[in-house]
Amino acid sequence: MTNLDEWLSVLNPEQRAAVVHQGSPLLILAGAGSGKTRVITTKVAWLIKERRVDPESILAVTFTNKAAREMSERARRMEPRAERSVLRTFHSFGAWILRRNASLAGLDSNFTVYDDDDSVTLLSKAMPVLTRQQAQGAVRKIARAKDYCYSPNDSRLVEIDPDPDFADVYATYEKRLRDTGNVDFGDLILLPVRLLNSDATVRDRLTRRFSVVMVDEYQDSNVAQFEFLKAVTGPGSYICVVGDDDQSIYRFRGAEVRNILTFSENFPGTAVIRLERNYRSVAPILSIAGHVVENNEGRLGKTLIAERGAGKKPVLVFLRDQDEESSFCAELIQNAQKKGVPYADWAILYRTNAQSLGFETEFLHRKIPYRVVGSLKFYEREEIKDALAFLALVANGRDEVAFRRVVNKPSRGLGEVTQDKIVSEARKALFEGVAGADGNFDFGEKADLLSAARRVLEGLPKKARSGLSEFITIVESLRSLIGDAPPVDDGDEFAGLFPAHATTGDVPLPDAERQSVGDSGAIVPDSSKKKGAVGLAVFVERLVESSGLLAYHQGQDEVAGTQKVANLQELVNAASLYSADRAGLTEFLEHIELDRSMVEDDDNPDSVTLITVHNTKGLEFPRVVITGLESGIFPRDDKAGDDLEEERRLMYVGCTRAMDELYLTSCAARRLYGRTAFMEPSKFLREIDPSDVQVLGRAPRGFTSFTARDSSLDGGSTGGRSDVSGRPLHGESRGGQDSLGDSVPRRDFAELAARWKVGRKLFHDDYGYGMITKAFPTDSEFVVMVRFESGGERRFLPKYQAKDLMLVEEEGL
DNA sequence: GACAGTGAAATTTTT
DNA sequence: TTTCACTGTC
Repeated sequence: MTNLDEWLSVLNPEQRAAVVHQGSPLLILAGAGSGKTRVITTKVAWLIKERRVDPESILAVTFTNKAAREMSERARRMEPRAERSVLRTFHSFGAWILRRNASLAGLDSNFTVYDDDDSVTLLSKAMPVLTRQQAQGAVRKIARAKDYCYSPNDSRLVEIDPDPDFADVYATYEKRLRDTGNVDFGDLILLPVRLLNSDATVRDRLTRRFSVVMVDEYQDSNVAQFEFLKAVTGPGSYICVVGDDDQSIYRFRGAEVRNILTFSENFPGTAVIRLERNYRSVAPILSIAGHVVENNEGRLGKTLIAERGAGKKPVLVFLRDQDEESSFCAELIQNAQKKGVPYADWAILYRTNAQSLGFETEFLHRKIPYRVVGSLKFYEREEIKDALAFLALVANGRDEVAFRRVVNKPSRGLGEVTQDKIVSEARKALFEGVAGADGNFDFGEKADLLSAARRVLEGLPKKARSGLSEFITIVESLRSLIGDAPPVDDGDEFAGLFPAHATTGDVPLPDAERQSVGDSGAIVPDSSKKKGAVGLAVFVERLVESSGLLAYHQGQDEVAGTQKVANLQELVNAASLYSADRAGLTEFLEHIELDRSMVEDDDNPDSVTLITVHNTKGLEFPRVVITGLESGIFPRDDKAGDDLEEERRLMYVGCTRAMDELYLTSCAARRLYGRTAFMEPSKFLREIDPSDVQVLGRAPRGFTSFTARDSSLDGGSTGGRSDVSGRPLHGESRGGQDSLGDSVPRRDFAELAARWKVGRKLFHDDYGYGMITKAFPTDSEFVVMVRFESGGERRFLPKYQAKDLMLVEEEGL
């Protein structure tokens, strides 16, 4: 096989060194666009092919499902045996361990994962004194505590919340969560760490199984993940982490840049390889990104080299307000589109989701196709959460949150009082069960909320009684449809797969497991599962109907004109690829809980991407506009110190997404919370080398525009505000187009002539900067001649081409 | 238990 | 401006 040589030969020397490195821990500092995914996947293939490493002993973890999928696919393309390697997200890998050791970890064998909303509901029920907002805040802090591996009794909790009551809240939450048998996201890391640190057998088996451990995007790992990493590596493990400290943007979620900054200290003998050759962006883009991030202190230091060489200078545009900002973007895109640039080449980046609205309105109006990444999450919609909760309750009868969500939906006369009664009845049984157990958990079927419901049935008022027995019947018939009642204890259940206390070494996984491993968290499992196929979809369909949820949401659709039924149908479809048994159900739920990335609508593949800067990590676009570069928005003005450095890294991430063209927009005013606020340009704009950008629009003080530099040419005859409206150029170009072209009848050429005067500077998308040399009316049109800096003179009709010819406003000298 | 009305608040969020 | 949580009413 010379395949591998080919793969290696396309790598640059540093990349190749990273691939073939062995013998010590390795830290790969991979700058943006430096081909790190290629390095990781080639390394997997190389290890299997060249070093004859057993594919099953390779573990590679990433943060996003998308990245995990990509890694898995690319590795398999190079080396099919990589399918047997464990290429997963951190959380999915944690779930993988817990699923096999559920009993040891104190979990229900069919545990599901609570999202933040579920956690808030749970805590609110556990501590009714808390307002919803307080519960939300507490859940956020608990998540942070778990990021840092702090238990409720850890004295360091004060770092997260100085309030001494916080520990109690955390402890209460934990207890209640354990009672449900479920986990939250933090547990998917924390519980495996605890398990591995307390159970030498499990740990030994794991560290022996994985001789190679790799981590991608290491700069975004948190303390718990660092502990996790240490727990799964033994003396014989080869560990390799890849990351870019300049792209660490999840500090607010507990990510510790320190993990990457101090990796070499934590893993003595670490070799460091820097990948600094950037294959994505043209030089001036990297120059901007580099100059901005250079202002950070805590960094390892890297300088990207633009392998693509020179290219179009990024454009810095000053605009009046967000309306102009969105119309500027729209025009940019439409003009390019007319010249054959697909919509899909463009991405509009913003700091906060709320900013997407203006762009959506404008694009809708102009019929520019777009997709908003990250908003309206499918799995967070009410009807979907309802259906999933019902499924979760069928899977795990102790799921209090799921139970409460669906028991009275549609209304069955079962209010909070009745719900509380049932839940406390079940929890009572739980305590008794635990008390009688000898070390192991023994919940018995009494802890099941359904069975508790049956026990309290007699004491209920008539209406509640009939509603509840109806509900019980529905759930029971669904349970019998899907298969056996949940096992009381899972210890033996998984023994064959991954025995909790095996005395042997590695246990080969059965086929079914291999598939899900290779699948690395994709919603759609391997085709081999299709045999059970229609099965689970049929089940979900049945559930949606018999639960009354379908009728309920149908009613909602009718009154509100929503799409809830269609969404439910989509969920049913998604289930069609899973087997119609309990295992299939658990797998379906886990996939959905861990991978909520929306299934791409390929309705219109050619559309502009609207996206927060955070969400662009790992993506690239030929043309990028970073919007809202104003103090208070990006960065927010309360940012200082480390937080400010993180914002700066965010800016760095945004810039380095652009391949060919980068635009930066900044507004002088912005409507914020209903009022108009005057904005200052982002401080990051001042960190840019002025010679790296072309400035358009009314540049505020301190910014040198084209006009300012060449003011001698013109003597400032236009005086900076010759424009009647006083609007900066984009209002002009658009306004001119709209009002003169469409709505307003002929005003002869006076208005055009006033604006398009000899001597005025302008900027053309293709030809760059130029000056009007002639301006005159013909018998039907008003014509201007423009001489461009790049040389050459052209004739334009401003009436039609106003948007291609952006006048440069003189100001801010 | 469902609804309308009032008032305060308003990032980013891989899983 | 918009959103959502809470309050009071039927």
